[in-house]
Amino acid sequence: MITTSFTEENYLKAIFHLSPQEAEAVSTNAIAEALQTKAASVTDMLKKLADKNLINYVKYQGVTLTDIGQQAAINIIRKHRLWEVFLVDKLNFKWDEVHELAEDLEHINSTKLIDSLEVFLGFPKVDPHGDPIPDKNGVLKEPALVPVSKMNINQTGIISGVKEHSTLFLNYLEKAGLVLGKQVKVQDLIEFDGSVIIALDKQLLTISRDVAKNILIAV
Amino acid sequence: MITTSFTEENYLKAIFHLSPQEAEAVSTNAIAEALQTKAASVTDMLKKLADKNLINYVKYQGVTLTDIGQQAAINIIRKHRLWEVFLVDKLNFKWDEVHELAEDLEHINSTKLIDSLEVFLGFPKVDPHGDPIPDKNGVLKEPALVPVSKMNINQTGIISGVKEHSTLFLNYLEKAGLVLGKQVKVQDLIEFDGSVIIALDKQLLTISRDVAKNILIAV
DNA sequence: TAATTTTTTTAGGCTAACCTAAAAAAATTA
DNA sequence: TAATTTTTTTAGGTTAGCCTAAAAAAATTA
Ligand SMILES: [Mn+2]
Ligand SMILES: [Mn+2]
Ligand SMILES: [Mn+2]
Ligand SMILES: [Mn+2]
Repeated sequence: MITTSFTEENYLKAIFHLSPQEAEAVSTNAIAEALQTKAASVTDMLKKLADKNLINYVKYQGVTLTDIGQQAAINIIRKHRLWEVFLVDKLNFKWDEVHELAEDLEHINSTKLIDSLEVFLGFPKVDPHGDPIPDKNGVLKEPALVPVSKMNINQTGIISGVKEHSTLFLNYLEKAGLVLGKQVKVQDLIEFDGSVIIALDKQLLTISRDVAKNILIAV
Repeated sequence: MITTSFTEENYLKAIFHLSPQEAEAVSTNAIAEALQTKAASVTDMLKKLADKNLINYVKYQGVTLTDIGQQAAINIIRKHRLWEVFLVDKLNFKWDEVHELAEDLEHINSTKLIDSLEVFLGFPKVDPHGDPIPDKNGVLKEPALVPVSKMNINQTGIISGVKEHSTLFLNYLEKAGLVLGKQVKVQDLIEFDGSVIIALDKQLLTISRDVAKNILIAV
């Protein structure tokens, strides 16, 4: 078993999230932006992760995760999402209050802890933001969700996830009543600025393109 | 609010545990031994903690915690003990399996998290080893317990705490039936080697001086 | 294709937390 | 009190993770 530091784990997770379809190489700059650090620092770390066989790295050509690196990343995501469920279901946190804390808790290293937590929580399938929770074997099933921005007029669906996890965004959704489980129908699409008019609880509501891109629907 | 690193927090906690009665100065070597590090490293850190006003440090004369340092230490202990209760009560860990994990969890920084956890656990007064849990205002009441080694012949009491937290020791106690809540009576004291013969569940049991020193009794 | 811009890497430095070896101070023993 | 031992500090060095500035490579535009 390779051990990974707090920082290395954050890099692995960032690379995972930045390569939606596997084998798609992630750039140094993209990682730097995701982790709010500098490109030179990223290059340093990429060398280290490559030495540990966690990523495939060829100078100037971006990186992909190795199988080991991907399993490590998925494991961190598993911990992150289970802790989020714990905070919301057991400690009564709101869904917009858990991300930062889970960002730290995900680095606590104990298989027994996380597997026990999963049992205690009743094997949840998704986290408070609708994201799927990998099982203990590292199997992660991404549900087929589409952003509101990709829906057609008159199409109906259930809000089942969000792409953005910031407090600011989630708080806005909460206030607008756009929470997981709600049914929405696309009433109209404004071509000019990409905003969308949706029907929610029989009320009409206009959301910006930015918001529409970050709400995920099961259609 | 001063922020403290993982390492600084471990130093503060070590200093706290090493000065049973406050104002009793703790030596560089004692800290080095407690933290399994070298005296030179301790000196480095003492300078840093003194700069942050967390300890009173005079060269060659050991250290004491300042009021701020003591509050910081107690807060870490509060977190440590609440996490231990969580692991045992909610996740079904055994009392000999929680210490190392709590050693990491205690550094997660969120007042809301720890206060919510305390509510969720029902405001426990003591951790799985009988150690008292400081309240959110940092008030810590040490119960008056005596080690078995200080009891008199024929004296009776309830096992209410342990001084040593290693898996090895706790596991031994568990197997011997020496768990929290049990009544014990001192049957005989062997002066030669300090071992003690106790009555437990109407059976006689001999324990070494080392064991006797580490079991705490409410008499 | 040549020039320019953007991306990435290298070079050299910083800080936190550690280390060993040597020096200095304090405590103990003779 | 003097000599010796123990404790503590200082000096100088390492590694992880970060930084800025400069150099090199790749991509884009003319
Ligand atoms: Mn993280
Ligand atoms: Mn989430
Ligand atoms: Mn700790
Ligand atoms: Mn404990």
